[in-house]
Amino acid sequence: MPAEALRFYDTLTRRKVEFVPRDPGRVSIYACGVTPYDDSHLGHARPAIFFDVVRRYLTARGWQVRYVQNFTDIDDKIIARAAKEGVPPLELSARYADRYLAAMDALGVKRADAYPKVSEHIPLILEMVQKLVEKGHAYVGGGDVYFSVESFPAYGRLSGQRLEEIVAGARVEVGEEKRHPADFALWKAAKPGEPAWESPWGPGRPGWHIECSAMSLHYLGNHFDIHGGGIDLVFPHHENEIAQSEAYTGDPPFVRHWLHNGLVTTKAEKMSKSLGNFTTVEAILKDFPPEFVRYFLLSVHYRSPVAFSPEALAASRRGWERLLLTWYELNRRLGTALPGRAQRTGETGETRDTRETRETREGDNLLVNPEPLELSVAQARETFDRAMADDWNTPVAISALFDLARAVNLALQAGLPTAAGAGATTGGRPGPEAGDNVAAGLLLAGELFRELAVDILGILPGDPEAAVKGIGPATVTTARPVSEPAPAGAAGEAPVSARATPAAVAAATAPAAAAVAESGLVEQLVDLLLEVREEARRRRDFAQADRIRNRLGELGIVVEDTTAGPRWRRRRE
RNA sequence: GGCGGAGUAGCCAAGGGGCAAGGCAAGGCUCUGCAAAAGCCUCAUUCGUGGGUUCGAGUCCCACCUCCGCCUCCA
Repeated sequence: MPAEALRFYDTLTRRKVEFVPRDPGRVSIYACGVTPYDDSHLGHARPAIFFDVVRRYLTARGWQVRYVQNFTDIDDKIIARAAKEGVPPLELSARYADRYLAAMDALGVKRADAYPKVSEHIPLILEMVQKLVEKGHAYVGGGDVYFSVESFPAYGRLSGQRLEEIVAGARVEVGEEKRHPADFALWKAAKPGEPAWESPWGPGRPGWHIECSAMSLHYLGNHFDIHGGGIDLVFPHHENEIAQSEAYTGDPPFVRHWLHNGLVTTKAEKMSKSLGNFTTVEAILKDFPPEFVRYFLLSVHYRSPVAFSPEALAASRRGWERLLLTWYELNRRLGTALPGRAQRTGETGETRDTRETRETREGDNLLVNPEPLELSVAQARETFDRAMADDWNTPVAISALFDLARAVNLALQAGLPTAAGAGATTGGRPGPEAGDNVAAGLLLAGELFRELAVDILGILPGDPEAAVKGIGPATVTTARPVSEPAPAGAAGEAPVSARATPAAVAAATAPAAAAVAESGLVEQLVDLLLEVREEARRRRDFAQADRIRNRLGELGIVVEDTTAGPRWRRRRE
């Protein structure tokens, strides 16, 4: 992939900066995870998918990425919820953490390199709090430990506010022993019955912000590259992280760059648990394929809000389907010529050959003599890379795929060799060379589709035929525990739907194995019917052919005739 | 009130000083036994409003209007 300098918007400096990693060739990222006490919704999916794409893109650029995401597995809401359900808090949060992972798996989100939990890093946190007290940045009050914002002059820099302004809006809870309204708890004394850990200040538990400082520093070291999360975390969470971390290390900056994603809204309102207006990932995956959900979320720039509604989802469905069908057709035509995993195609820029081909073409009828596919491929790659390198502009990156899809369909339509034989042109320019050229172009296009749409964005399934026909490997229905390492195959490339099929999480209750066996049978039966239909068509017995097609249609099977033979897919509602 | 962000075609959405990407929808057409799919063409003298800077402004400046986020848990 060409080395277009990578630039992105840094929340701290409020402008686009050129990204240079702390360690050459390696990128360290920490993204704030969730507080698992309920099912995940689209608002959780957005940052997960966005950072997943960031990670995959950086990897594709040749960087080695270390990605860490935390679980805040002990806090007020977890305790409250656990009390309501009558289960131990840590058991509850562990359960929902696993459910979160299952949902993200289903969305094709690659597993992070580590998922540290607060409850498993208490000593680390205690040590940090202790040191902050010793250094005079924190003080003890009635079993609580507070960070003193006045001891940290740079406080407010990330959120662009001065202390006095913050004070105006700050609320002080009754009974708190803060010296300054903006001071925040590093350690909270336990109330009777609450889970607690021993500390020099009595039994208690960590405050909300300290965990991320302790764990990110622990896993990634000081000055790590990118710290991210939803934009709603800027203040106070990330502001506080900076303060306590830099006060602790005495060696700023805690983080080199801050990266925040915009929120998902419904009816012009932020989607959130507390507002009760959320749609769970599970619910959405009942109706939509995971790759489409990614497409939907990535079709808006990451810093802008995404307005979610069933209508919005439905409206963007068709466009995605065009991409999918093109990808499907590309796979059909290329057959085994298209490797399961695209090779890095090296320098595929515009070559002298492509230029010459273009210049020497006769006539202007594009339908008969399409612009060399190689050129379109090179353009798509360049546009894609430029877009991604310029503040992760996924909408433009996706538009490059639409342009490529058009070029591919045009080439396909011009009459091209099928996978079976390279000479079988039905239209197009006469002569075997033209066919060969286009076949080569199609191969390049196929490889690029896989590289950009499947491997980096994850908006198209790795196996489009299986996806389109509703068959394929068993769905991931049970979450691997957090502690369990990701499967080996998922390390480098993540074919999104090789594992996660449309139903994914939603299908948790379905007998997966049986379903797969059945869909295999369906596939064979449909193929059989289509063979019969082809015979009928050859006899010009269109009544019979149409009957088969219509009946299949009633069963939800769409049949389409193409120059390369009939193809079918399941209809999506 | 303070801080941050947004208003671009019927809808979604890029762009961000040199005469408006992409997608959906709509209309016309081509291919096809028919259909579907695909392709071609049409679809914003105009970028919330009013001023200003400039040879030139969605793009910069000022004011105003509307909306959203944060300031409390939040992805």
